[in-house]
Amino acid sequence: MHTPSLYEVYQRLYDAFGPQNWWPGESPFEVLVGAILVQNTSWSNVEKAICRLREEGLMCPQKLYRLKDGELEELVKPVGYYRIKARRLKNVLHYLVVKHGGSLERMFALPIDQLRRELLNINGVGPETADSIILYAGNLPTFVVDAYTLRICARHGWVDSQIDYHTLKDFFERQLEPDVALYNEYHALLVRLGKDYCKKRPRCDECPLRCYLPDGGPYEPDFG
DNA sequence: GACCAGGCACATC
DNA sequence: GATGTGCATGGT
Repeated sequence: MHTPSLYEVYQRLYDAFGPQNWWPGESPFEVLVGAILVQNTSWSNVEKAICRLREEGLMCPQKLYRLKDGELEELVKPVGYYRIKARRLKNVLHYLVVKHGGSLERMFALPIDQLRRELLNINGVGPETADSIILYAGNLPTFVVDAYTLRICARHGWVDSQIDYHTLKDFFERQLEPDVALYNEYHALLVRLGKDYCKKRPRCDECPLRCYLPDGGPYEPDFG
């Protein structure tokens, strides 16, 4: 066993899974909406809600912003946590409409660090959601990490399992060039690996990264 | 019928 | 500063 470079890991994942075509969505605005709705939820649930919004012709910042809270809640119900997510989405829409006139283009013209701070300032937008919006809706280079990323890195012994979001994000950004296409695919591939092989009960014997496991197999305890 | 999913805010110690 | 809990639907 040796500690692989993150480029080496990427190559293995890409060879194993191919391009993941993230983020599913027809427009940057849809990606932004999806980023809120997908919090701690499977994407299949989000698809239903997105389709409803599309069918109602509401995939537009101003229209969605003006929608009554109760109506928005009903439309996004399939995602679960629908009341709190409707409110979080409204918070983001308020920021977008009031601060940027509803223009994603204007919003993404901000320097990344400033945009990130402003997004994090919105109630309901945490670090992963902010980075997902910036990378997948804005096509700007910020690395997204999530629970799968932590599990995979910690099980291989690359990072401590108690590492916080920003330090894990930094772990990737310090080793990789700030390339939007690379960051996009890398995060998607890690999620794919996580879903297929690295859930709470891992399937390390069949995993494409098996050769990188530390001696004695994956670290325990488990990482929820 | 458990268990889990592409988090986050808030309460409590 | 760390740890625990509520939020809720839908798929396996």
